[in-house]
Amino acid sequence: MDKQRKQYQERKQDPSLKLFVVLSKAYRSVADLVAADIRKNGLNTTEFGVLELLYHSGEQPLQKIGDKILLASGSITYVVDKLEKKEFINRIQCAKDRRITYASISEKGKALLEDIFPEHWRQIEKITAGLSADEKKGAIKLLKQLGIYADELKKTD
Amino acid sequence: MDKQRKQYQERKQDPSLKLFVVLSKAYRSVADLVAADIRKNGLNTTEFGVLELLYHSGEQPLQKIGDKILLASGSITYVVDKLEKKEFINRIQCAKDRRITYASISEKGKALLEDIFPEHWRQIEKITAGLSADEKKGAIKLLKQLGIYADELKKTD
DNA sequence: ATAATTCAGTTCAATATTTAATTATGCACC
DNA sequence: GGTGCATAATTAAATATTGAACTGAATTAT
Repeated sequence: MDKQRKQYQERKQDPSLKLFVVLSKAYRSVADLVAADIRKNGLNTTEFGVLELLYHSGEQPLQKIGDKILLASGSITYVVDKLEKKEFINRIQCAKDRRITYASISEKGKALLEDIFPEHWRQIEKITAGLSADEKKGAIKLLKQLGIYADELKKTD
Repeated sequence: MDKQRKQYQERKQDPSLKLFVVLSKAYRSVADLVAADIRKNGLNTTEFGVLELLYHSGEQPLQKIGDKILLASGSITYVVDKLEKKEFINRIQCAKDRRITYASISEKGKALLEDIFPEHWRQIEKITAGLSADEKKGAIKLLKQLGIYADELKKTD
């Protein structure tokens, strides 16, 4: 029991384990605040993410959306249904391949995004103000490296 | 429209926005792999987190668990119910304050954790191997700073 | 002392998310 | 040109998560 507690203390110092814990906490802290901001506008983060993707990348096959937002196929149908009901996007059937459906942002969706984006940006500036501009750049580099490596693992595994 | 696309390109370069995007992606990539590893043992990440907390911090009032794992009160009841049903933890009524219920890890729970932890650790080493030990330490420092600041904001806001 | 307030935990409904099964279509190969 | 395999989207069931209302208990104020 004492031996185990000692083992535990040792492994808690392990940088890999610590990194995972700190990454999870930082993400939750930041993401919860961002989510609260987005929710003020009647959207959740997933819906916002899809809208943003369509806004800047143009219409996308539903499956591509799933790849980019990391969402299962069933979830895409669900979120696209909701956004379509709210008239922020439209489904467009592909003429060449009838299996494919595109999602396309509507004028109303564009207007919403353009309306809420400035404040959204301001909030993110505020939420991430714990780091200086240089520290942010450092963190971006490290997180990118970490994420890319993990993605590679997922593919090969 | 062109003007907006230019604006968009500009703001995408903003370190705060970029940091948020990269943080979200890195977290998802890493956390998904870790979750898959944990799920092999019949637990989800939340259950695992609660078990781990009880293992190393001893019995805890349910509310404390919610604070540490960042879980709503209703969710605590839910996850504690599940773990109790699986006999990995027990509920213990507080004698001094009858509003309070402690959760305490059982022998069976301890055995499980001790059984799966070594492999869990190995997996996290593997998943985070995109960064060197020094880079991990740098990332830990930055993420801690970011998370602490965001937590402060949440309190005052 | 009692009334009002606060607090811990539970319950319940609403919402998100995943996985597996299903449907419809396209493609390759014989 | 039909058969079988792959792919895109939908559906449905199971699971997670939250937030609000509620219950019982403790604390504070009057």
